[in-house]
Amino acid sequence: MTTIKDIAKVAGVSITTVSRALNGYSDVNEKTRQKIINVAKKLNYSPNTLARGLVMQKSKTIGLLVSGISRESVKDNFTFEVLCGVNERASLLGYDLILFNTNTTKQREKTYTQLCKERRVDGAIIQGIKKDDPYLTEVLESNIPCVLVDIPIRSNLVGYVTTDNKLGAKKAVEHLVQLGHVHIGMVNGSEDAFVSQERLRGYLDTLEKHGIDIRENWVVNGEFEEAVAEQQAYELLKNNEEITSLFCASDLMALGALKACKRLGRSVPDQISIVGYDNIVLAAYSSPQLTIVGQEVYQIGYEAADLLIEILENRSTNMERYLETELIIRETTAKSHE
Amino acid sequence: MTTIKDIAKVAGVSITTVSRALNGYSDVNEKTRQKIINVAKKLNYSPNTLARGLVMQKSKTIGLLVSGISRESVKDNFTFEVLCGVNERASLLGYDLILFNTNTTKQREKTYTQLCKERRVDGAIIQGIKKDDPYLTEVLESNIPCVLVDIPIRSNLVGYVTTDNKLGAKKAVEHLVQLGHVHIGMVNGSEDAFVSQERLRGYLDTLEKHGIDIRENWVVNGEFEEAVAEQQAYELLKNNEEITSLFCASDLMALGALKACKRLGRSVPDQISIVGYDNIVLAAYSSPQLTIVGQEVYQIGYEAADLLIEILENRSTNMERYLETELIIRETTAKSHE
DNA sequence: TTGAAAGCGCTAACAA
DNA sequence: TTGTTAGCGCTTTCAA
Repeated sequence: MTTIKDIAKVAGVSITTVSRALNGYSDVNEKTRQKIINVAKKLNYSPNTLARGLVMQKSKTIGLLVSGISRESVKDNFTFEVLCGVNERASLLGYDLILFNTNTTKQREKTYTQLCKERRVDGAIIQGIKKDDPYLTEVLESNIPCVLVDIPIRSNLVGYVTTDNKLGAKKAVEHLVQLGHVHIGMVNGSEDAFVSQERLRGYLDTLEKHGIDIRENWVVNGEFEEAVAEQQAYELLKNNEEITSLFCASDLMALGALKACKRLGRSVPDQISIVGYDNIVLAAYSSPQLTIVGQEVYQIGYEAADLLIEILENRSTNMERYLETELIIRETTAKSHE
Repeated sequence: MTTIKDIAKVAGVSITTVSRALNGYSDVNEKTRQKIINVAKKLNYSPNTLARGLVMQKSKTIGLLVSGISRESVKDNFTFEVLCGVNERASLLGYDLILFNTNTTKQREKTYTQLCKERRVDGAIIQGIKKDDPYLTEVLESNIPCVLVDIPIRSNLVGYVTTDNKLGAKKAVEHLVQLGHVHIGMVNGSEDAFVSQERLRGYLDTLEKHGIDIRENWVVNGEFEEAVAEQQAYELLKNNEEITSLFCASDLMALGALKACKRLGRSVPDQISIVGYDNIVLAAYSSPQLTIVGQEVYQIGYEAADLLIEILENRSTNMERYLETELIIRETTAKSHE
């Protein structure tokens, strides 16, 4: 493997000059630079980022911590879309991504800080962890720059990208109310997820605003999983026949609710209206197609990378970024027949 | 940031001893080791993998080159599933993953070898590149251990994981023939993809075996994209009304073909039977649900990582791994009415 | 069982 | 404009 030492020898200069020439410093004779560049090319030189990282104390890498990289999570494109967005922006700005798996027991032996420090990542992007995750406290305690996806926590080194989840939920429930629904249940995700709390807030506020009675047992938790949501929706609808519509805190869970309706013989949207949340690819392919509150997931990842790198390069201005949500009306909502 | 130097000072030993103690060498007094471990813990020490990588000449990282990490490709879970499998196996064996984006123009400035050499990855896994991709020749010329997904090329440092694509295609076409179809078209991917060539081979062989005339213009290329496939299938079916069934070289393209049938007012499977290939999540959610030849994509990624690490650690036995495919009959195929 | 010293490939003071 | 030198944090001979 060629090193700058080899180049120096062949070009007849010192390694310092080679380093300077290759890094575009101005204080090197243009002729010398050309010679060095030519030699480098001829010797097929690639800089060693490990060595560079060691001395510069930064690695030009971003750690991506995601919990959704397991066999089961393949359905949920959310994780993948975030990853695509992050990757796009990071690679454009000259950063590489290193993937940390946070859900295998193996990795769990290491703390967040250890993961980041060992690899000397310049910063991290975290997605898909819950409010009670020990990683979260670590994020705040460590002095590693970090951007959180959908968790509104900030410090001088920690920012976040999210959508206004309360508003998003409002859009969904408002839509149902406009269609004449008054008996609206909710399939929420997990009590430990920030987005769930916010979406619940939006749901409750909207009902209240319209003077609709709140029934606490009409809110169930589907753990963001299709199967759990199906079961929860099944029982909810079975035990409360007056419910005519369901607001689900994720598309995957809405898909589960759809299955529950099928099992119960309730037609969607004639008897039950369903609104999902996220805009995963599947939502447009189900039958009937899901009415949803959509977020630009790819963009979330993109912004997360952009914000993190701003922080890293001290150009950070605002540590919070909010993206828009949009109600997309498809086939699972209709007028209430009551 | 704590270093072994700090630990040495506090523990009152040399850095050599610290290094040996922490790395589990046997030639260090158990008492000394305990003391060192305690100090390390107290000082919150994390080893610097950059420094270690620099001196050991290996980084315990695997480079993952995928072309499918762009905004458009979000639908195609194939990439993501491979990634999940790779990640699972790699992290279990103590390797981290570094993601290289091969499709932004930015990254294209760098060659495959440069990418790998700069980051000093121990090996690479490549997925989603075409037969004419310059990266491919580089893979063989460079001396970087590498595992290819779905590209059967091998050398002493290059292996691959794939399925028997010819056999997979045979299963699909055989299924159609058994249903009485004799006018079978094919929506292939790209002439530059190995899998496409193999699947075409399987298609042709099966037709021949059953004495069915081969019509060359009944094979179109959908570029593995839904929209292109839709247009190609549309024209194919429109101009050749005798066609009663379509074998598509990917699920996404089968989805496109499904749309084409809708546009043409041909009902699936009554008038047209369709078979897809891959087993992406969407395939089970479309309406009607796709009959497909499925492959265990997650497993492909898993095996790729496993094989690569075997090669890296010189335990490599066989450089080729083949996984099974399986015909999954769902709703898009039915008996021919001819 | 331990330590001194060299060196992995690079950058950056500082001096010339 | 260039070179000398030190050092980033670690592993590893070699010697004690």
